[in-house]
Amino acid sequence: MRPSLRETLLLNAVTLFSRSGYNAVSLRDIAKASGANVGSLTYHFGSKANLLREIYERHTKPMNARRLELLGEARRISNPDERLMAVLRAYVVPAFTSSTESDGGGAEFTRMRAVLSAEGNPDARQIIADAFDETSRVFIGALADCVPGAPLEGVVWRSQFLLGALYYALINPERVTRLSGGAVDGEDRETAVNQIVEASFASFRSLPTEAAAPESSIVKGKN
Amino acid sequence: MRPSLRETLLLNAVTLFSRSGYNAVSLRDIAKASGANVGSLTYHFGSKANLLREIYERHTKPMNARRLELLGEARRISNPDERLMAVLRAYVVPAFTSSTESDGGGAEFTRMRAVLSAEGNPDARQIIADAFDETSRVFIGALADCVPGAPLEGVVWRSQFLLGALYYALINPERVTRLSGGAVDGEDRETAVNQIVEASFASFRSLPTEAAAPESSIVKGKN
DNA sequence: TTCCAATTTGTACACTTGTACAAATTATAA
DNA sequence: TTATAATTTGTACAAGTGTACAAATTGGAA
Repeated sequence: MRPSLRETLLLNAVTLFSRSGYNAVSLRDIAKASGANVGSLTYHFGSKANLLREIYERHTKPMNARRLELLGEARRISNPDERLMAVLRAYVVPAFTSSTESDGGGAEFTRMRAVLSAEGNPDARQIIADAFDETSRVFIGALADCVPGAPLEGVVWRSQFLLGALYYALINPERVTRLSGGAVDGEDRETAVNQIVEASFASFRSLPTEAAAPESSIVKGKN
Repeated sequence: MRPSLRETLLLNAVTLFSRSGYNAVSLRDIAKASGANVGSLTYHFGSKANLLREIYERHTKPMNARRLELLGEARRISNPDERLMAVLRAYVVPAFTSSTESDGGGAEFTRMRAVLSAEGNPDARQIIADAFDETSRVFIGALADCVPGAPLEGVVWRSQFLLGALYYALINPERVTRLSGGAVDGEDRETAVNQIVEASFASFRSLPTEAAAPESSIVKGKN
């Protein structure tokens, strides 16, 4: 069956926001893309800020639920390296893949998050913090468990880099294609996920742990 | 001596753009922050897009020059690991530190770049590509030299992640503070630089090289 | 069918935007 | 000083913004 106008509006809003940010997209742009009138947006969502809030509510819960589900599976792995790998995948994969039937898709929503977080829109910033901080905290704990004895500072920063890498891979995939002279396809999300997970895995593994003592080397952790 | 109005306008523009993006900042905002009139912006820069172009011209050359200078020094290091570390620092450090006397500072300009690249402003996108792709390409080459035999795909993606991590560290430093419960200071840029370089170092080192064969395991640390 | 509520449209409002340009001001040189 | 150029201001304009709301349309139950 045909999706309701409400659905269409939400979908197109995500697409447009993820492409150009929150400020640059007008309600009329969204209406036009949906073949509808501006008034319908006020009718369904009341205000632009509230439209954004609805988008978050629509995607946040399924995505975080899927993450925590995968995290639960990962936690049952006893080998720390394999577990670390699984935890990272549990965090990354749901951000790149569709959360439910045919909502805008996890990747598009995540890309929108990335763009809005960069724009620093106060509304968005608060909504993002509310929706994701708890999940992020849980994951940081799980990651720390995979590298026992590693300094918290290193774990937190690396999880920050993980999110940054994730965001930027979605925001600017064509840069990968361009810089590789076309040899690498930045839009290939499966590869992107694998590369992010592998690179992140290495960055966490490099932290000094209680098992393998730091013993100098070029990289000195933090003394 | 007091800076000219032109300088003041450029400086405040960087600050405001880096905080809220290109679209959300009006010329009147910039004028007000500078204690001047809107007209002065049209007079000095002609248009908003051209103001942006001037900002880039002002910062791009010194920053890339400094990067290439440090890269030259790094290249003389024979030990591949030490060299890799130095190459990474050569890329990251100038992005975080003031390029000349008292221009907005490298970090603020880099943050602005991050925000604009996320906004996907067409003007900005083109300017960024022109200004930084060549430098990025040179660095990718230098990085590849530090991990001989590593697949190009891995090198390119990791350099993409490096930039993403860099950007996000500047865009959202308070997230680090928040998620660590105040234990880690996200605004501490010296630490941020060190953490980015260390994490990136590990991610590049984990690539399979001709020297040390891949030989199974989930992924090799640095051994 | 008829009736009523839900939805969609059209339009108007006050406000902000980038840009243009004449007038006023300030700096500089003769 | 005076004259000439370089700035800075003030203001006006058309276009676009989010929001409000009456009118038109549609959908479903009686």
